[in-house]
Amino acid sequence: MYSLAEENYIKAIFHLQQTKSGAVSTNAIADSMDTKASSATDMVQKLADKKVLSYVKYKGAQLTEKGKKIATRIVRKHRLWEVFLVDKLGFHWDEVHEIAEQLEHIHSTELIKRLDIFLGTPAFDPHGDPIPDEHGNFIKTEKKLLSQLNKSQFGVCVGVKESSPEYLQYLDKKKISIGTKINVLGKEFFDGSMVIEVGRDQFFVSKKIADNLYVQTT
Amino acid sequence: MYSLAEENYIKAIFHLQQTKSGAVSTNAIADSMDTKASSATDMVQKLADKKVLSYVKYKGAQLTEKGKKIATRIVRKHRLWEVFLVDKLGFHWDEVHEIAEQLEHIHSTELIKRLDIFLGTPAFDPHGDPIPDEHGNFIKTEKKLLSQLNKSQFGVCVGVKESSPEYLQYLDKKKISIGTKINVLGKEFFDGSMVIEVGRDQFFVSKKIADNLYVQTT
DNA sequence: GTTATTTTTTAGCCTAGACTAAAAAATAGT
DNA sequence: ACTATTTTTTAGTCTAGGCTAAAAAATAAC
Repeated sequence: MYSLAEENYIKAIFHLQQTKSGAVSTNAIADSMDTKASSATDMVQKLADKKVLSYVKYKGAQLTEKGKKIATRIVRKHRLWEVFLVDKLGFHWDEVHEIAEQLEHIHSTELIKRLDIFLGTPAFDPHGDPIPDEHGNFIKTEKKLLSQLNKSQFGVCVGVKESSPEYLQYLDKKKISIGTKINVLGKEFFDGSMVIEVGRDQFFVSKKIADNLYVQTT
Repeated sequence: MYSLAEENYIKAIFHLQQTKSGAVSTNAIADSMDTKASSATDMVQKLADKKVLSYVKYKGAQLTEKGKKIATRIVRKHRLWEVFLVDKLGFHWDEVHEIAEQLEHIHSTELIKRLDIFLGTPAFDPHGDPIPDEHGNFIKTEKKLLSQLNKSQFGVCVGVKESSPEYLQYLDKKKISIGTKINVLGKEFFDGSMVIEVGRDQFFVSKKIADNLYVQTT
C-alpha cells in the first residue's frame, strides 16, 4: 500500500511522462507537485527503492511497469469518480476536479469495480479524457486541437487540454461541451485566430482558446 | 480543517461519550484508537488547544459544542456513504464499514448535500443507525435491545449494537435484517436465552445474541 | 493514614515528508 | 577548454503523530 504522498508523486510523474518523452527531472516533479526540488529528490529516491520507478542521479526518473500500473489505477479512479459526480450528483464539469482528487485515493478494488458498473462503464470522463480499463489500457482516440483545423473543416468537441475553471466557464458561456459540433468558418494565419460556428452562433476565438480544445475529426 | 488523525480521535471520543457519561479517559481513547495512552494524551492536549474538547489532567476529555459538531458531521458522512454503497452499488451491509471509514474524510459540504439528495435523504444507515441531519440533529428512536423484551412481546429489527462481520453474517443466515418482525415465544430467566419466531422459522437465541440487536416496539 | 497498585502524564526518541542552505554535477558562454 | 550559471543532490532542521520508559497523580488495600 502506498501513502497519499507517494500516490500523488506517482500520478504527477505519470502525467509528466505523457507530455515529455524520456526521464522527467526532479525539478519538473517539484514544480508540478508545488514543492521544493529537494523534497522531490527524497521521494524519488524512496520510490526507486520500492521499484516504482528507475532513477539515475542528475538524470531524472522514469516509472517502471509497476509504477505505470499504480498510476493508471489512480487515473481510472479519478475519472470514474468525476463521471459519478457529474452524471449522478449533477455537479458541473468545472467543479469536480478537487473532489475527485480526494476520492481517487480511496482504497478498495471492489468499490471501483462496482462503481464502474453502476456508471455503465463509461469510456470518457466529463472532460473528454479516456478512462483506462481495469487492466490499465486506454482507448486510443484520433483527436486534434481545434487550432489544427483549417477553414471549412469541422470537428466534434471531445475534451480540453488544460481544464482551468476559467476556461471551462468560457466554454459553457459559448455553449460548447463534449459532443458539440464546431465548424471553422475562417482562419487568420497571422495570429492563428478563427471564426467558428457553434449551433446557430458564429464567433471569434483566439489561438489561445483554439489551442486548448480537442476535437475529433471524421 | 482537521487532519485525518484529528478527525479520527474526535469521532472516537464522540462515540465513547455516547455510551459512558462524563469525561472519557485517555486510556479509553487509546484503546478504541488502537494506540498507546501517551499518544492519546498528546492528541487530547492538542485538541484542547483547538477548543474542540475540554480536558482536565488526570480527569479526561469531553467534546465541546464545536467538537460535537465536527463529530456529527463525520458520522453523517459515514452513514450517508454506507447508504450509497448498499443502495446504489449493491454492497452487502457487512462489507461497507471499512470503505465508509475512508469516505467519511472527504472534505466537501456540497458533495454531502448532493449525495444526501441523490439518496433521498435517508434517515437511517444500512445498520439501522440514525443519520444526523445537516444541523447535527439525530432522530430520536424508541429502541430497545431484543433481550429486554418478554414472552409474547414482539419488535421490529431496527439495528445492531456491535456490528462485527460475524454477527451480521449470523443475522443474514437467520434472515434477520432491518424491518424484520421478531416474536418472542419464550424466555429463560436463568441465562436470558430466548426462543423467537422470524417469518416462519422458530429458533433459539442466546443472551449474547439478544443483547446485540435493537428492536422497535409499538 | 500510610503503602501498594493502577492510571495518566512527561520526557525523549523515531519516521514520513516537508524545508533551507550548501555542495556537487551538468550545461552554457565565450 | 575554461569559467559562469543553472540544476540537482546532500546535509541538517522542523512538525505531526507515533512509540518506550520513567515520573507523578489517583485509587485501592490494608
